[in-house]
Amino acid sequence: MIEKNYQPADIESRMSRVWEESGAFKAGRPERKGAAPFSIVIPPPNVTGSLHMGHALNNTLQDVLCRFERMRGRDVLWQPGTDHAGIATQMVVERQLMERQEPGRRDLGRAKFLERVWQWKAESGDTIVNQLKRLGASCDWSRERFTMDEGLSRAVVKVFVELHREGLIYKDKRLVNWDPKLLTAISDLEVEQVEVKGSLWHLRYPIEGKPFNPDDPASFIVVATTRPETMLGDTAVAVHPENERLGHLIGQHVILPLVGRRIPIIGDDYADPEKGSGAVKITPAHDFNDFEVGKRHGLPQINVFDREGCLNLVDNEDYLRGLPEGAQQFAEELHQVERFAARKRIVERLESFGFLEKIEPNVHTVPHGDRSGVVIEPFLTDQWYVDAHTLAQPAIAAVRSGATTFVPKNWEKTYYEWMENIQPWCISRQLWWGHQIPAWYGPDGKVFVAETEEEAVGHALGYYVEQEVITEEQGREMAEDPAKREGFIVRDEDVLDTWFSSGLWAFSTLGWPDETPEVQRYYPTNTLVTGFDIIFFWVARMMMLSLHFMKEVPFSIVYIHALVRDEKGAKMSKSKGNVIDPLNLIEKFGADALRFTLSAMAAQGRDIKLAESRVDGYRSFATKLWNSCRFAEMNGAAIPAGFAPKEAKETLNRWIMHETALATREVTEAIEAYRFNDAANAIYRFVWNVYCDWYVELTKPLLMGEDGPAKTETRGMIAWVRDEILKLLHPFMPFITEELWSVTARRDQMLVLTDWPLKAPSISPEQIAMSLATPTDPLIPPALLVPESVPFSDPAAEAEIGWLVDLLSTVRSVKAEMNIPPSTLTPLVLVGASAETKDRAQRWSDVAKRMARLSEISFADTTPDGAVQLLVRGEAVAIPLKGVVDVAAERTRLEKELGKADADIKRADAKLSNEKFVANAKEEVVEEEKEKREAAVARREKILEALERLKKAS
RNA sequence: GGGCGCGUAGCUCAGCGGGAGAGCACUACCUUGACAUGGUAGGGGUCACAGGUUCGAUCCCUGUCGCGCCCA
Repeated sequence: MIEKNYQPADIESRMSRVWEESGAFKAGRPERKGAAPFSIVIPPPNVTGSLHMGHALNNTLQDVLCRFERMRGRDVLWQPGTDHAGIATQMVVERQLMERQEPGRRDLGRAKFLERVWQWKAESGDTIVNQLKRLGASCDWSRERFTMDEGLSRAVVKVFVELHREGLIYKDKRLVNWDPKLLTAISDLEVEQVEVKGSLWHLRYPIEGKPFNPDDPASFIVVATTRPETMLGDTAVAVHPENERLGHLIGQHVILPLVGRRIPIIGDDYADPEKGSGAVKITPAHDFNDFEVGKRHGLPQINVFDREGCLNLVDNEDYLRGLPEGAQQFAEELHQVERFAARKRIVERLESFGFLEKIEPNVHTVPHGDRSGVVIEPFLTDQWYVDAHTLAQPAIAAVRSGATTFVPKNWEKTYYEWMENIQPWCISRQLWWGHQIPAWYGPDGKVFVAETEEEAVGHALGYYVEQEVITEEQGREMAEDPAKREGFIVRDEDVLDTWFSSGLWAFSTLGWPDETPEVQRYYPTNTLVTGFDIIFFWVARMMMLSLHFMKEVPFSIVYIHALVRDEKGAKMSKSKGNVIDPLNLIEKFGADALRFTLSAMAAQGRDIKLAESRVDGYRSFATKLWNSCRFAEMNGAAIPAGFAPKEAKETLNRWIMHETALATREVTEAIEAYRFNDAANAIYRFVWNVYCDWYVELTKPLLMGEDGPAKTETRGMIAWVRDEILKLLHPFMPFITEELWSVTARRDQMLVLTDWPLKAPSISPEQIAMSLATPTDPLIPPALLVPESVPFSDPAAEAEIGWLVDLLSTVRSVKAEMNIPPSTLTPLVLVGASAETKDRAQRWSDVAKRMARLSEISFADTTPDGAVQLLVRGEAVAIPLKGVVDVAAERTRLEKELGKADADIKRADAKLSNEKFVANAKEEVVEEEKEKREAAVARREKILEALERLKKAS
């Protein structure tokens, strides 16, 4: 029995359990051993995360594909899991410690802290997974993985070691994006450029050998900077070599104000003569551009900050080198001053000595950490890097060759753009939570990289014995007892970027580096579904690492979907407060409604601006479906044994078969082409505007009538179409369809595992062989010789029901226009009807009377006087309403119609009399135009007649 | 500065060479036997603007204006 009301919350919680317990989502189900696999790896959500709209869209689309392919008989593996989110997780746990007023991370120490992280993971790590289940994601949850799993960690270590051995991972001292709050390096991608209103400080740097005088421009050179505090680390001033005004100064020196350092004025194109003062200070240790300039000119790199972004001057040899007397005192004064406070003090100091020329307001972009939100400090440190440039080459080639294709295609350009300009990837992070880098250092700093500590220590000790740093005996003792080698051989403290491990996701989740059957069967995966903002972070890295280690692309299709924005088009963000929580929507409207909305709006190449009203609208759709199933149930809809829908006798039933076949084809082809919106809209239209609005309505008289073969057939057909609808809709609305599937009939199996409706007759291998053996036309590939057909087509039924639908619509429309109350029954006269029309009218008389509120239907050769005349598929239909009809209103209506007909004739004439049109346009188009003209002329005649009659009547 | 994309009904969006579409909102009417979370009918758009290509442009090209995103 179907419940009276559709209650999504109730169904959804129940159905989730049923699916899970039945193992329906499991890959490798025994009965599908011989089936083609279909695999997708989930973009692993951050373990600290909770479901947002982006996840909801991303996973809905994956689920549509997975459920679709599962119903098509494939052995589907949708591989779920989460990533360990190094920084984010560490922050969450640190915050928790603080809130609970427990000892902080450093007080706890690394080992204890990591215990706490794992504890946190055990308690809260499955939040997002449970939310994905609420959305209906049909992942194989039994195979859930985590990037910090034992197996995945092994993959990470192996990859690191191999890449290192191949020289594709190396350690280097470069400027990195340093986060002074989180105290770690981050990659370029984790930096957000934020436009801020700052200032441009114009500073006077005295020229060596000339007494500084603020009023004498010849005694100094003005540099403009957005970061005056970094001047302490300046090692040059640059002007453009062709700068007419300042070029002559190249080769001279300036004395750095306040500091007293003597630094050269160099010529470099980097100094834009048009910008600022035309001269720029060069601080190689604190600016990426300056770093490059410094390298070109062999300038020293003076780092004046510490890891927290405070000035570090006392005992800073680089800073103090070559400074005059008194520098120490200045250093002590500013030592440990935080960078923004330092800015203020330095500017004040400069001003008081006349070194500040002016301050201009200046809008510029400033890098911020995407996690911490603080200003990123370019910082000179030792870090590990991946030679991304080398790895990128095969990854670029794979897309060029089409081994991997982006959908929509235009994202390939973005991919190439990034890949071709890729920078070394900084993969080390100064964190505790993550994969600790498998590198060990000896006392001289020599690095030993190996998969295990034993191996690394073995190599190291062997080396130091050989170098006679230690004796063989000492080496043996150290090898046996870790305590003995403590301090002698130490492991790199840093961990790897989380994306390093998620870059392996497509194969590490399948068990690699072990040679598992899963790797064999499910790699390469079929499709990756993700957002464009992840192309660089993840897609590119998976391409590089997968190709390198698996020698095969990780996926053949990358479907890039839109970003979900709020209804005004703004990116959703917590700070803006415009976040729509998908879980709220699920509670309010049901997961099915949310999923359907997202699918229906997922047009390619366009962002989704989500309005809640859309979700509400699709909840109504679910209700409509629900009630149509109740109707079917209440009318004894059931598929009799041996029911063959294609053998249906009733025209109405043949018509709905015809329409069902069309809808099936539309939905199937749209999903195949990743046109999720078209698929959703096609099934929506079919369910509501075809099945409910017409088919169900038209069956009512039959169902209310006496029992008989027609009624039995119709009951069967209603049930059959309902089942087809449930199947077609299942990928989009899995919960309600599964529920209705289970309560409407006794089923052999759950809907989730039921066969997808056939789009077209499947082609047997014999047929293919035949078409290959007998090529009729050498220009047409054999596959195309197979007739493109729907499994059922009945143009005659379509013509008949189509006529009926037109008749009812037209009559209703006119009655409404004539202000005839719907309760008024009116007669209907078919004028000069053909034999076919007469037959149809008789067959549908009851239905027509009921649905168009007619008293009787009769036939006549001419339109009766004083009747309203309409046209249905070229034939006249009259509603005799002597006395009831408002003559003036009817004349207005007819004149309006006449105007339309005239306009149509005129338009067609214009085209047809144009020789070029007739000559150039496609034949069908010309033909169509002629037909349109004829139809319009016929209409015009009939309307004129009607007007004539109206005149007579009045 | 470079790249990508978008301006279509009041709102949110499809369509993208041959007579402008959907959902929501709106108007009128209807408690008809699955559904008022419904039904029936209807109003509403020089498809941003200006050129060009074409027999024909909302659709292709160029430019302008407005908006968004990414990269530097």
